[in-house]
Amino acid sequence: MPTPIRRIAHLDMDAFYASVEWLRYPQLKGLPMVIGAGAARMDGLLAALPEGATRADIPVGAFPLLRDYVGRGVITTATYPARQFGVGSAMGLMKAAKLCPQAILLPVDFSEYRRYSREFKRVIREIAPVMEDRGVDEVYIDFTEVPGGQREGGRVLARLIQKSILDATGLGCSIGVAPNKLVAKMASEFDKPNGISIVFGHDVERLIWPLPCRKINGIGPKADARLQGHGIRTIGELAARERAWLAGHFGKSCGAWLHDAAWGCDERLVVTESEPVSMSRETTFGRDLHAVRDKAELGAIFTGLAESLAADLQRKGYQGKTIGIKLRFDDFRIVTRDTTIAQPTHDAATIRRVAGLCLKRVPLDRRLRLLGVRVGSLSKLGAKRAGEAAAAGSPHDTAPLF
DNA sequence: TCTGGGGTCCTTTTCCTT
DNA sequence: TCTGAAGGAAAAGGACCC
Repeated sequence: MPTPIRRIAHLDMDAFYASVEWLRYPQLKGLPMVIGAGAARMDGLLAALPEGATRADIPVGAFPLLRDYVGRGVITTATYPARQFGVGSAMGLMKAAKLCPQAILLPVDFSEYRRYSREFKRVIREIAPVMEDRGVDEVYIDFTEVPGGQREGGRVLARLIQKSILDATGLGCSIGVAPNKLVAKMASEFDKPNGISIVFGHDVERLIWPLPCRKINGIGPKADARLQGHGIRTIGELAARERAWLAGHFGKSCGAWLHDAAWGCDERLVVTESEPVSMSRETTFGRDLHAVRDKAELGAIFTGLAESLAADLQRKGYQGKTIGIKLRFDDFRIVTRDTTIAQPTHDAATIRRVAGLCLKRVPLDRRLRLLGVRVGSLSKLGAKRAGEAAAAGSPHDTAPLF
């Protein structure tokens, strides 16, 4: 029996959020549509839809339009007909409304996307149990030891998974199969939507090297700009640089990583389970708030964040001992502060109080746009039950700022 | 008229202890 | 008691990703 060749798949759902919306509202297919995030302020966006009608019967004219939206928020997803107007992900809603006022605007519905996410991952695990969760719409799968995982380089198994997901959920996906995660991730983009791309080690030069460096997972806008500053635009050009030269210009570990990535080398394993490191809650206000003038409002929001974060921790069975805040000022400058306490906690009042102390260490000279609360250094809530965990912190705190 | 929310990981800075 | 070096932990920031 020959040793199986390492085959790793990356699966990426096609237009995931939009596709889930199309399952509820098939009449919206083909229309310019954006899904916007801005949470609380978008609640009620769909309230005007006719009652009693089944969702597929709601006339297209009844849906909210981008032109009628007033307030803050960004686009999470834009469908292709909307993109033709220059609208794209991460764009402000007000700006998008100028470009494509007739686009339908739906509020992002994370709980529904998570439901579908759990379902398609369940389907995958039944077929190929070594699966790594990489967020709501993508996973890595180790095909190496799965029966049939070697046939046609993984194409047969990929096809089976694609069909099983479609049958169970109605959703399409694209899959890349390669010798490792790095290349599989790039391969899954080769043939979207509903594509399957098979890449072997000897294909790297032909299929990977012509791509821009940005296509490497881990090279973002900053690293790309730096590379371009050295005249390096494609992965092939990156591969042509000496390992030592890269180490000299980007640091030892980063340089080595860049070199390996360009040559399609990646030994990372498919990790089937992991523990969270931190949990947080944050919110952007409807308008910028002033630390003094809007003290009451800020205080209430602050408390609310601490309470929902505590509820998240308790529901998921975690406690943490590093408590921190995040502020975004009206000029978009971000500041964080955190403190480590003696005993881990998931108590709302403790989190609120320690976070309040962190806040006092920040000069609040500008108005605030966002406030966040974070708990890190998490530990799983073991046999020892909660309750006693709330007793952390020093007893002589001064009056809270909010 | 701008620019969400929830994460991870890495590097640099700061602070404390010896 | 002061000073400086060294090392580690905690804090802060930044890049990146979905």
